[in-house]
Amino acid sequence: MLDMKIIRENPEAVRRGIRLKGEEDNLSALLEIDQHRRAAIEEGDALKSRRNVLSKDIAQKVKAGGDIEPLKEESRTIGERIAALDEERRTIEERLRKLSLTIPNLPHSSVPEGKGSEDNQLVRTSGTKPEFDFKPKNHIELGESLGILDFPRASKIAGSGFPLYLGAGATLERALINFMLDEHLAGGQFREVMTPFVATSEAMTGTAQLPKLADDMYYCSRDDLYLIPTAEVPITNIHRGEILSEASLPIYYCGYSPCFRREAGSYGKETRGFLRVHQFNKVEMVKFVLPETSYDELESLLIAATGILDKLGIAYRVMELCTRDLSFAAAKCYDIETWSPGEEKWLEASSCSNFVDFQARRSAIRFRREGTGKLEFVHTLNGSGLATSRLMVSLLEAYQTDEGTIRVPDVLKRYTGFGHITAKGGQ
RNA sequence: GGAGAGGUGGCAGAGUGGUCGAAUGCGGCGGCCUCGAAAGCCGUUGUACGACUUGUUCGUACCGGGGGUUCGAAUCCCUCCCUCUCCGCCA
Repeated sequence: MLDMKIIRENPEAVRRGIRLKGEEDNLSALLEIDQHRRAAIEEGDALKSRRNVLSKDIAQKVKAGGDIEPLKEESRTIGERIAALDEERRTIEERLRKLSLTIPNLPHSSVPEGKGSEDNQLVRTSGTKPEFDFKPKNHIELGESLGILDFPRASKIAGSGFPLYLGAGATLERALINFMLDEHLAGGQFREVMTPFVATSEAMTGTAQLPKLADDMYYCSRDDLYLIPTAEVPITNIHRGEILSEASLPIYYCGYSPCFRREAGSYGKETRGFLRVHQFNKVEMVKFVLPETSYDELESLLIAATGILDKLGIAYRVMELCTRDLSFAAAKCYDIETWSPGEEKWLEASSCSNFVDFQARRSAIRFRREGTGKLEFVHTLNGSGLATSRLMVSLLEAYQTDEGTIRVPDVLKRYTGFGHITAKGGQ
């Protein structure tokens, strides 16, 4: 959500941002409704003021004695008009609220302009792509031949697009999650959280999954709850509606969660195996920070995420998203893509975004500035650190041997308890 | 799921129809005292929206959310949500 005052005073700048992101431009309608709203408020407030005066007069005359009927009559008449105006105002504000939720965050000035993912800019590439003296298998061939991934049986349980890890595969997945959490917690800055994996529509609106992504989420109508598509939602909502002290900032959280995505409309080859699934595991980092620090915080968030890949020895590249590829709520975003030898493609395994005050406005997360004592919105950021499904693809494929087995990266051995995955299991 | 008790300012906690944005205490802020601090004393202390004469300004709203009764609601009624206690069920 943007500041209505800024939209009013600077509609052209806002309109340009909307266009750069390729979002629907509802600005004219928004401004018009805003105008109506203020007119209704002005008239209503004046009448309420009069009614309050009348009520006080009545109270006095009740004590002192006197004819209160004329006063009551005027108040009644005003009351009817007030009720009508209040009703009008409610309707207007509901429309205004709905409309304002469709206005995206504006891209930061440093974000490259572009028309799509082809205009994203390479920031850096790190690690070396593994070389094989045999034809590398993809993760599906590896996983199924080793008996550690079973997509056919998974679909028996939940339909297509859900993961079933078995034996050493399940252990490896768990090892990866624990390794990532421990790495992030090691610096002592992040606080680990374990949140609900479902969230209300208020929470979803606060982080801006709603209204835009409603069709991409699983929804439990009976209880009016959504399955979380990312831990960003519950973690950011921890402080919804709160006023934080400046001294408490920055606040860093990190936590594991499964993520559920309907991925409506995606079918075909790019959905094979783990490339696009309805459920995956992720370790998420969320930051609440002072506004003036948020772009520095974005850089350090990126370092925290890529540090995992450095230790795992997986080749990756960092892309800065262009304006058109930015998500609805983001002002700036880096994607981290890991190399898949089997697909011979880069796979998006993490996004690190600065939302500036956009989510904080929707969620009413503020802090009191020392010195001035004024309330300001915090800036929020989040980054995957990282999502395991695509990471698992890169890991299995990069660490395969010519015998079709998997070597476990050194840093994970103390988590798995084995160093090699063969058809007989972990050894 | 059933029964009961609650939800008031940053926190605790009064307030059962009118002058209540709300006593009191704690906390916070400022001052006095002090070499300094503590204690003590004095003062002060919310948010949102709207207006313009942009002000230590004016108006409106806010006592869990929504609705109702009334000239007037923190206070009465309805409803929803949440918390607590007991019972039931249960990993």
